[in-house]
Amino acid sequence: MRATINDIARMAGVSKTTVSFAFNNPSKISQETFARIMDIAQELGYVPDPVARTLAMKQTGCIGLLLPQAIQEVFLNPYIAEVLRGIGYVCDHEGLSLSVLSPLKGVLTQTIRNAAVDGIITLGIGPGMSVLELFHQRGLPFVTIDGGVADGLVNVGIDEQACSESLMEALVSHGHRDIAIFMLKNVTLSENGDHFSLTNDNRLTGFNKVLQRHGLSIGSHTGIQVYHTEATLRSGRETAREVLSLKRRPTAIVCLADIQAVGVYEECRIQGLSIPGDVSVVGFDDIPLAPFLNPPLATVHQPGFRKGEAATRLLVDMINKKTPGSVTLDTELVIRESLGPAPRS
Amino acid sequence: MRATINDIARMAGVSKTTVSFAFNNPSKISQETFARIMDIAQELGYVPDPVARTLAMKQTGCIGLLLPQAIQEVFLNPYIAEVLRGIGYVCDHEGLSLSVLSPLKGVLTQTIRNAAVDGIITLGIGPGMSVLELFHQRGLPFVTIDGGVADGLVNVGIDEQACSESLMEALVSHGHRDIAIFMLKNVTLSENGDHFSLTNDNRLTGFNKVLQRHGLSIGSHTGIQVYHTEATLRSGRETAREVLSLKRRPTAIVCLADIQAVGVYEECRIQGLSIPGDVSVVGFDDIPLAPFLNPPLATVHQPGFRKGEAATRLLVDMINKKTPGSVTLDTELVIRESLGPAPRS
DNA sequence: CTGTTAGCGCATTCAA
DNA sequence: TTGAATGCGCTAACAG
Repeated sequence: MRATINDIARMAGVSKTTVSFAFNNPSKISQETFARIMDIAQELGYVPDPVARTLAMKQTGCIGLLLPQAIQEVFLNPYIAEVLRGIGYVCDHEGLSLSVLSPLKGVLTQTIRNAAVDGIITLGIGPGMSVLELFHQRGLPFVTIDGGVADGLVNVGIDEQACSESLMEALVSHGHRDIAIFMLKNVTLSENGDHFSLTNDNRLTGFNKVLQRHGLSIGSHTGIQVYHTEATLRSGRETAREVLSLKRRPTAIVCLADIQAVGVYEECRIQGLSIPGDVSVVGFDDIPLAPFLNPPLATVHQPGFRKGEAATRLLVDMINKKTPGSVTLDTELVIRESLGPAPRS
Repeated sequence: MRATINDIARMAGVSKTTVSFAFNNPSKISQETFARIMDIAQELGYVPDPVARTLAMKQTGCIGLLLPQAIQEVFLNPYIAEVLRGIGYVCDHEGLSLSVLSPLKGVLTQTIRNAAVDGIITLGIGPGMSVLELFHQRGLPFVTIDGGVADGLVNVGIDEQACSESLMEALVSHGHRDIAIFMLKNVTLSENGDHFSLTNDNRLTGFNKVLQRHGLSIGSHTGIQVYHTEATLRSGRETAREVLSLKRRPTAIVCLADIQAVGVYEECRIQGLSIPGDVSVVGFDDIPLAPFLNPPLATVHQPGFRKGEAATRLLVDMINKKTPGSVTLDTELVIRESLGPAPRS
């Protein structure tokens, strides 16, 4: 049985208050009592109970991170690690700890109910998803990353549409007309069956805009097709396998997550296809290793670290009763060798 | 002001207990009261306070992960993400949440004191480091990953010495005699200045064993030198720059973290050196992207995911009052193209 | 099936 | 400088 503040107080012949001061505000008691209390505490291995303290102070000193999928899925994507780094950076600065909450279907509600946090950051959860209700119910401040802008939501994101446009523009201007687009599906947190997040919707809109401008369009009768995939190497490989064996093989593959591109690379190697000779591959995110792949991956640079950083700062503001607005960060199209001209058919 | 269980009880004309049952054990009350209580709760936006509940139940449902460095440093290394995935996998299964604790110098003690967790997993913290005292003091179960085996410690690791031997053996058998070894320094958590973790010590021992066997040794007068580096791409690049400009340029570079090797690759490219033509590069960890680098990286495969998984299972056992023993997982030397014969001088 | 009564361990006003 | 009293919000015997 661990010692409590009462035990220490009794043994030291003082009141609980004094013991509390010894730990939280030593300047308010005499040197002697302080020393005596600490000695006894040391001896009994007493440490103030963090939970009780939290209850009394109404502050956990912890923020939650709600992921869009199970953690073992999500961290397959190096981009997520970047976001986490940004979050952690601010947490360190603010003396906050970070609690990772996984959205297990079924118990998600419980998870959120029971999360002892002062605020929450969500990844890829857009307006309209019912989880957000829970936050409101608990009166918990939260900010979304890549959730999309909407009334009453504080969000950190990028201009999905704009950067998608420049990405597609690059492909088209390189002569590509047969394009496979690997969209990201994100079903875990949606309640009504399959569902593209706002992020994906926006990217698609951006693509369509450019295509339209060039008299092209997505569709089964055209060479431009959309595939629903996961943000993993494996999903990239498998979808590539499917796509590359088509009679009308695409000359370019667009991965909406860089990590997928690695899988595409692998499949290309297996099939003896050269990049970008036979097929161009472009990604999205610009993960740290993108420049070191073979060939270096053309992609849209996305500031993962800064996203996490910004989101956390906003959240801290909200916890401190401020009411910040949403933030949109810059992106940049990074052309590298994996993008080349479309081969003549 | 958020509603409390008392408010609900009063409004529903029942006792607190009944309200508590409504949320935790509905089968113990009648349908009607349940419905009435839930209605009122809904209306007032009542949700049981997780902290108060935790205090009463003496279980947080949360485990802590104590990193060896600031989070923004640590997650630069993809290997860590693998470990995290393993931890998260079990957490999901067990309905636990995961709290990431950063070892900020100075406030680490506070951090650990205040962490509301049922147990802790540490990364790279070996026996003798004073942090472990704190855990004992709090009576907090903990398991170390890569901490090294010692009495009274539950650890998950690999046979550092054995796999280091096979790695060095591979180099020597390829004719390498001029070797730069990029050891990992891990100073953040050590109190007595620079300090190699037990892990590093063991790796070094393994290297020395093989070298000795071949009549070689580490030292400033020999071609085999040790450098103290960080497990980051940048550190790899910078150290490579230093090393590759030596009059007696090494024919092989050993990175004790794969991510460093990427930096070494970059520097080699800048200097126009071919891998493995001019210099061989071997890593450690076998990060997921290791096979996709250019050239594919020879390395020691280390089961990051399974380490995290095993550690978490052990911790859960300990939380459940069992007393499990340490675990040693297998490694495997993975030869890929970055390792070649030493060039003739 | 429901209510009563105690804690859980600490922080904090207010007096002394 | 110290202590007594009170509250934080909830759970858990134990009765009824």
